[in-house]
Amino acid sequence: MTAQSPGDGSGTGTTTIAAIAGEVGVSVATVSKVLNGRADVAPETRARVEESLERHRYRRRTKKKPVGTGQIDLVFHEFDSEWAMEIIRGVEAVTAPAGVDVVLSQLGGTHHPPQHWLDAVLARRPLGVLFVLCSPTPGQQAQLRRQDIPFVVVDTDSATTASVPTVGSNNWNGGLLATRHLLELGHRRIAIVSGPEDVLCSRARLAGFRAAHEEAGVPVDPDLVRYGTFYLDAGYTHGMALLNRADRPTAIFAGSDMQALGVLRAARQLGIDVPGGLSVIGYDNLEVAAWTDPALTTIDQPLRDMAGTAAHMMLDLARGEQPRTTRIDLVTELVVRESTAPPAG
Amino acid sequence: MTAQSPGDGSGTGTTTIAAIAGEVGVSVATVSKVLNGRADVAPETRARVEESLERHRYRRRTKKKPVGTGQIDLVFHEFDSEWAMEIIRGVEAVTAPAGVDVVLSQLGGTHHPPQHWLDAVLARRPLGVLFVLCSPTPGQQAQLRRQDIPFVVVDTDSATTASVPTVGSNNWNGGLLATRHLLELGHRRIAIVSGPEDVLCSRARLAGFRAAHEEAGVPVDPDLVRYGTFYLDAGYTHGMALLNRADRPTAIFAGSDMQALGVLRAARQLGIDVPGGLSVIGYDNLEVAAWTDPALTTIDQPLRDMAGTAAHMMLDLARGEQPRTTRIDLVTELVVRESTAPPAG
DNA sequence: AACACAACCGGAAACATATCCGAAACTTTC
DNA sequence: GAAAGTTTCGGATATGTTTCCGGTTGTGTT
Repeated sequence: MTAQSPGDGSGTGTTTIAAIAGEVGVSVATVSKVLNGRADVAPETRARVEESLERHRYRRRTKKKPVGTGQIDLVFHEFDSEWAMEIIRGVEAVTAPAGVDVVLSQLGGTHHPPQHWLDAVLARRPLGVLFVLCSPTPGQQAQLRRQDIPFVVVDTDSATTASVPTVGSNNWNGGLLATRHLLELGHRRIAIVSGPEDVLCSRARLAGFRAAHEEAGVPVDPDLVRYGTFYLDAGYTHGMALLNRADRPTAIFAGSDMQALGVLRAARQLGIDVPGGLSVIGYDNLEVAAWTDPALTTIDQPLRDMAGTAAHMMLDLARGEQPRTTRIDLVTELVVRESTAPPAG
Repeated sequence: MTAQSPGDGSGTGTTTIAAIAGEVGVSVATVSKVLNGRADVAPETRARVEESLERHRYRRRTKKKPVGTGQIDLVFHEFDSEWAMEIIRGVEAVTAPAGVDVVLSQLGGTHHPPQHWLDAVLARRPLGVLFVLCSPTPGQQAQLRRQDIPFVVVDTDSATTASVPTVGSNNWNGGLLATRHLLELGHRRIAIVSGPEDVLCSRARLAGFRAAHEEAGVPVDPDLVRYGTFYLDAGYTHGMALLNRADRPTAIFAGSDMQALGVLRAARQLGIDVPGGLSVIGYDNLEVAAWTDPALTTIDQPLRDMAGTAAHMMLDLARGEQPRTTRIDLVTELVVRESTAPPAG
């Protein structure tokens, strides 16, 4: 009955779900369901509504509900080892005092959440979402924004647009520091066992690795650049392959401390002394890194701080405050222990 | 348009009896009869249909209910390392398929949740609560029961009444196995760096330790029994103290793999070879245990299974089903690697 | 050759759910 | 209190499954 001129180009904030419903030819109830990720909407209908919502830049007109109590979602690419635990600790340290609960999930390998996961989140209406080593697709970002659910990406897996708040660490700098350290020790054949090729932080570290070489005027042997997972066995496998070469490297820069442990084991099995015959440097500075034999030289990545900063930022966003800056990189530092030394000869 | 390619790897639930009928070349009625064991189907036809059904993994198209949506609380005594991560993984593996979210929290040292924590939980009305290495007080138990919120205690911190559902592992047996292994190797002066004295599993392992000694007729030197946290530095500190004794032990049984790493480091610093001059055995069988130098002999505790079992039990309770048994202990096993050997001399 | 009868199969109605949507009641926000 | 948005509930529809019943085929009998 309400004569609703569809697509009146009115612009900001005036579009209601009734207008959308009118345009698409469905009821307001259906549009509401789409917005809230309810299950009982046909995919085809959902798509049409989504399209219209997107086109009209729909935003909720009513303000958000009071903050104070509530919960946030913390979603991991995968629960890998101590690394994830540090993130959890960092988040908890911020959320617990605020009386905010943490809902945990993992995507099990993929870097973008499946739609049904997002639907569940929309239905639950958390204060915000923290993505770790994974990120929502542009469409999913739009869905979250429409419902005023803020999100922050921690240690982003891929280059994101400037509008996406992220907290990371300076991986490029980390790669630079580690490599520079090895070069300064006199190494000239340095291998890198990087993380997965499709993960941004791996690429950034590799870029730092190359930059350090360039800086020192040392060429990078492409044969000495390897990609793998961040796990122990990847370090072992690649370590074995690298160390069995005739022209084996005198130093290996591992993509994570876990990988470095794998490299150490490979060296041990081949009877290569570390750091005498091989220097090994890790990344992350997990607690175990200080307790290995030899203790691991590594790049300190302030995981707890990163997670805490991200959680703070998200809570600010949830309160409606716009943080000064939404893209933060914390500094990485070199921690020299026992696993690096000048090359033999 | 319904191009029905046979064996298209369609996965689960998508195959209908119509598809089967089409493939085999019979009517849907006939397939239905085969499924329901009716008599009026020729044996030869029946066989063909059954073969096709088997191949397509046919399931009757009745939607299984996913428990409904909801969330459970997973509360830790403390987020310690990889150990906690394993528990989280085990729980997630069960809850995620059921569409249940996990809300995480930790008590930060205490073994009983503070009242305000419980109040928050009660207000949230989760499907259930999983306590790890901590437990609700009797009063809190009553509150939870009043609200029909089931709870399960994993690896209980203290002796609980029979009415409290628990999932643990046979710690006494683990202590026995570890100690027996050392005794069989010929060790007579065996130290134990146990977990905290007030934690049940520590006491159970210690009891197993004593039982093995008794069994072998070897006295336990009370000076060689130490208590500490489950962390790395506790292992290091106690390891140092024990190994600096004039009558130092020839073997150390650590309360956790992390502690064992600390002991290894202490031995290394003192120039004691493992396992030549000292045998070390850990507990938990974390992933790192296989990658240390030397690789750690340890007791395998099926943490993931424990957590999964507990989650299952809790979900059953939440559904109103009474599980057959509410007190489960999973078995522990000895994993022999490189850190144990007969004593020198 | 005609018939009886049983075994076997399929058409289609009956039945059982799952899916999808909107009206109306309800809640929240200003 | 009105507008915006959400939730509940029942009905319409579509789809998968079972059952009834009649048709076809083959075999044995007269």
